Amino acid sequence: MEVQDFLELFRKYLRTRGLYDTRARERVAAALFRSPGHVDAATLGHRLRQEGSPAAPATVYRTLELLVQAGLARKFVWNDRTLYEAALGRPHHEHLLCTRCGRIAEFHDAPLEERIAEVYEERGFRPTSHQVLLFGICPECSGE
Amino acid sequence: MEVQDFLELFRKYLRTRGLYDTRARERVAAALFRSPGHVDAATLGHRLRQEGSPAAPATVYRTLELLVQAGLARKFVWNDRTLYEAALGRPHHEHLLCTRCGRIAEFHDAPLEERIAEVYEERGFRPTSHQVLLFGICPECSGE
DNA sequence: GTGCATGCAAAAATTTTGCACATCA
DNA sequence: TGATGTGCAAAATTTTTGCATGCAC
Repeated sequence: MEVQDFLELFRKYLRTRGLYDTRARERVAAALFRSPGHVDAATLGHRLRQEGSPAAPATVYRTLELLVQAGLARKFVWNDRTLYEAALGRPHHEHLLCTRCGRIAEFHDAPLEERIAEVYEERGFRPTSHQVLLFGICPECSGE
Repeated sequence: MEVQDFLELFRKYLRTRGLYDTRARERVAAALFRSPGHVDAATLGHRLRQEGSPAAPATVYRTLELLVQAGLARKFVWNDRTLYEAALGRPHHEHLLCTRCGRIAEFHDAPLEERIAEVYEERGFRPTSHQVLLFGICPECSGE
């Protein structure tokens, strides 16, 4: 999926809600989608500044929140860090976090997802989203 | 498991590390263990104040961190809230969170845990801890 | 033109840190 | 007694909010 397609979806979301399609919002959205992996709000703001298209922290936060609500971004918190990642064009995945080096690895596991779906059903919860965080020591760190 | 047993373990942890067994630490530890479910640092501080055994915020944070390191407490973050819970005498469990009413339900699912263990193995990570957060609408909220 | 969004700065909320004094072993 | 912990207050973070101005529709 291209940045343009992503932006188009964001525009559509804004339109259907009567919200404005502004430059600041497009910049923040584009910056997020161009970011591989995860970013926090401060880093995103920093990148925008470097690109010569700064956005106020408040705007970054407000836009990221919009993107999450639109289903175009995911938000997750680890170790006091609030991270965002683009949610489209990237398959759903969970995270493996190395507590020694801080590396974050992604993985997808079908049986795990299936079991999660079953848990939802058994408990009578209607699923909206979920997140699995596996903390451990990565091969590199435990091998040395 | 009784509060006293829990405290004894904490004392042992402190002793083996050459740390002091102080009143403030005992109070915070006892308050955490007496708390059903989850508490945040501010709430814990509030309870201590009500009991007439106040502890400074800094002390609450420092002690909770010790308890986590000792394996006597678990820490998890949800929706910008940092929560702590006693980790002993309570079986390991995951969380189901209702995004409508804010209720937090606990569950344990053996097949899910097994699959998680397999994921660790497949990726070569040495497990330390994990957390599964399932967001959704609880039966009460979706039924009405 | 009207209304929503932005940017700024101030505020809020949360957690950490420095340091003098108190406490523990 | 000497090392470690506590409390306080200040600081550092991180995120939110109020409000005047600026854009989008």
